[in-house]
Amino acid sequence: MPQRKPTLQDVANAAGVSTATVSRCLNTPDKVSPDLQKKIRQIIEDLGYMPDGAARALASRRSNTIGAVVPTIDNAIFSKAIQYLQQGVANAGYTLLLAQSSYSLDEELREVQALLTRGIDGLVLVGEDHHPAVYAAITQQGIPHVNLWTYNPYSTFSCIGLDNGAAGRNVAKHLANLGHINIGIISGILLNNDRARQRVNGVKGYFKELDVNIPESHSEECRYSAEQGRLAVHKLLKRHPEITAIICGNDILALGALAAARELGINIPTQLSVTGFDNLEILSAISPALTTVNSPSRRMGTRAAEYILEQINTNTRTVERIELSTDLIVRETTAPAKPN
Amino acid sequence: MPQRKPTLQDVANAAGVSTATVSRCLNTPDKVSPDLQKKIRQIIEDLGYMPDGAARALASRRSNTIGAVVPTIDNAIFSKAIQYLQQGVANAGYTLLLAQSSYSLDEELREVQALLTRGIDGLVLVGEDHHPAVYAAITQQGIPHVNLWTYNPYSTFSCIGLDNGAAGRNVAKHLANLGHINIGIISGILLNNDRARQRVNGVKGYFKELDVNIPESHSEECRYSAEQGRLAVHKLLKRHPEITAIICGNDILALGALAAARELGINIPTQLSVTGFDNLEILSAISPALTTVNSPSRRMGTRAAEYILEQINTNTRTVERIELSTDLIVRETTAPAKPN
DNA sequence: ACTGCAAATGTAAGCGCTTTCATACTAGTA
DNA sequence: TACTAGTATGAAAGCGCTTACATTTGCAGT
Repeated sequence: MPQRKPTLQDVANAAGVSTATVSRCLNTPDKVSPDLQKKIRQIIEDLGYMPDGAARALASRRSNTIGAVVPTIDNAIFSKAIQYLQQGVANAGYTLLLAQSSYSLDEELREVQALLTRGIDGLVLVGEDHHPAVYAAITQQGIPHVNLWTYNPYSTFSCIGLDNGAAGRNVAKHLANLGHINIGIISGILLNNDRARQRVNGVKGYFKELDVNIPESHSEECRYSAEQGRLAVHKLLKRHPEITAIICGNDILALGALAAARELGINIPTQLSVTGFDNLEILSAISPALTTVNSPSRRMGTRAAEYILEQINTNTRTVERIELSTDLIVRETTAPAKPN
Repeated sequence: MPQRKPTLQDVANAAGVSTATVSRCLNTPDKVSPDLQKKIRQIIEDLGYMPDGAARALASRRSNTIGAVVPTIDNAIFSKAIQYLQQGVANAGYTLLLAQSSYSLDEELREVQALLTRGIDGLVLVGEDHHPAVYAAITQQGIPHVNLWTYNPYSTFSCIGLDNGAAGRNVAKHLANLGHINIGIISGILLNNDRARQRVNGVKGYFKELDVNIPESHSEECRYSAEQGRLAVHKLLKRHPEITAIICGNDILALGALAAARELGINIPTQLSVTGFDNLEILSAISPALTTVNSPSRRMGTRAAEYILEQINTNTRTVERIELSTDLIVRETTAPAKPN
């Protein structure tokens, strides 16, 4: 047998109708008489016909795909958002094209270009630090786009996220109220990561208002891994044994911090308070339970899907800035500062 | 200005050449004279021309995309594999289309069909339990395909994975050597999950050889979440307080088990041994450190990318069955059975 | 000077679908 | 009966690109 994949034409021939009718049967069924429709569907079934997405996209100028570029998928916080984003767009018949930037703007640019070439109908990015060419390309192509994980009321582009600065301030406030003055900060790499920067700035800003200065040497910047967090805490405490509280850029780093404390024989939270960020579900079962800030990953993914789909369907390009709330979740790793 | 996106034709006109030449310049540069090439590239740059992927796919019958369907992306074990798969194919100029099946075969079928419609050049699935229509469609389309996380020397389809049964046996052996006889099993949902089933069968098979029977009531099946694992352990121990070791289907469930033990005041590992599966990186820092089996996620993703790309490039359809090794990682949650 | 061949470029036929416009019917209305 | 307004279908023109094939050109070999 020829084994050539059946095309619309084959279906049309078999049904004794034109390709236009078959196409309508697939796309606008109410414009085809019910019995003809049934007949055509049967033939499609028999032939095992599957529409060719490329041809469809070319002719209709819509690809029914939306693209997303995240720093890494290997972080529950992003994968959770992606999960819901994928579900949201899949429900509307869209497919998700996924790419990773590995926290590099150049890499992100490359991926965005690849996605645009693929004709995505919408684009989801993380953060607002992007290569200028990324913004230029998005604008030129005129496709819907949204930045996640960031909320900036003055942004030129749509965003859905949390106020990272305010979240940082909240953590700072909590620790300040517990009497902590000697604060250590373990952050992720701050370059090109507006979220992390804003959180740190929030923390420092709050303490500055209290006239508490957090010197540079009280901060460590490292990749997001438990191991890196562990090492950073060792360095930090060696340099500044007077530190009574360590604010970590995310839960993974905090996990490393807890491990370091264990190794050093430091009791948490009586001798040292530790905070995380993200409220990773997987860590809900560890002991001591981590004080952290929840990251609305799920809502972000869902809202992003809604926003993009709405922009596509209404064919509008309105800028929306959606702030999602976060909560400080106080658990067992923070306590009043030990009297010095 | 017209604001119409520039096409190949526009570039050709501006350069005073035919579209064929521009196309060659992009796809087979060595067939175009160097100076003409430079000129064309300049014009492409100036015009901001981006090739249209759909048109390209339609004309060339290659989409340069490969699809993957995983049960869920929200599990580090899968997201890690996806991460490396994505990187592998991206390096070769391919884009990853990602979908989730939520552990449902019907859902998986739907996603596979959507991907095939999009004209993927290769497909990556997880496990070997798939809807018959999935296998039928793959075979009919004749695209490269591989099942991950499973190794079956007699499989009709390519697979890259571990021998789940053997891994299960290894865990069983470890516990048996420690003198455990009263074994509890907390597994994920076994329906449509060959990996989980094989692991459980491996465990049971090994004990059966020792004439140790693990009754049905010693097993609990639940969704993969720490909370579900915690509840399952409570149920299990209430029913069978004589259990001295609990084998968990993955690390997340094991985490829940540890939490349950803590709540019940049961010491790990002196009173109860617990094992996980996957060796999640994020859990490397918890205490007590979990005894588990490592899952070669990273290698799986990388190898899958290599295999698919190779099949595409050589245009062959050979079946390969690649077994990746796993290791039992004995840490702090297993110890000799307490004397009864 | 002439032939032959390889390299560089052009010509044009699609790839499989959507969609506009035209056409053929079917009723309903006066 | 003639006319109108839908409604269901068909004809055919692309969508933007790739690629087989044709053509042109330059140059080595004789």
